[in-house]
Amino acid sequence: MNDAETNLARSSSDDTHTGFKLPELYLSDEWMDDDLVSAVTGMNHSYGDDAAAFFSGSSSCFSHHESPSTNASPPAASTVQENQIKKEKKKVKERVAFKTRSEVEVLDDGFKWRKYGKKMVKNSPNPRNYFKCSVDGCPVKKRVERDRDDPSFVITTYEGSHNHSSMN
DNA sequence: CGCGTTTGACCCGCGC
DNA sequence: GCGCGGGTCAAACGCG
Repeated sequence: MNDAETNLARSSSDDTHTGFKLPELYLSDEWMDDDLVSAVTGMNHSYGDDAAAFFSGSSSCFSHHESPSTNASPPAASTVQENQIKKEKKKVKERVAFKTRSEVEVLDDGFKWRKYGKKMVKNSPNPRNYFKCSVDGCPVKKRVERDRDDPSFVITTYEGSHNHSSMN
């Protein structure tokens, strides 16, 4: 996070992490998908220290299909042992996409994120960053990417819900 | 000294 | 069956 960008954003936004107010949010129709949960419902005010709460709430609020029918998952422990592990696919995790107007990609939403990967997408000259919740037992993942047409916009995609309330 | 970031390689699913 | 694209891991480095 040692980028001139950060500094620029810092001096520009001057918001620091004391309040964390959600900037303007934009959602296009293209973001509306069956598997994509777009959580943007007239949130035009600052959330202050309730930001985490908001996110938590949003998680439970928008969590719909959890697919509890995980069948009995037969043992099938005949010849396989670890190859079966990666068989856990086709699981519709809840996906929440945020399109925010900000110069900083890593907005402090009240959780600690650890970056675990960066990739250059072909459809955009901007790299895509992959984050994971640092808290143990929290399978939540975050994907941050800059908008192709408007580099000033940042697309944050959350995946899954937090196990812990939050760190704040 | 611990932890988070970084970067390249590897893996996997899908399309052709 | 191969290639492409996207996603994740893992070792090393740097910073606090």
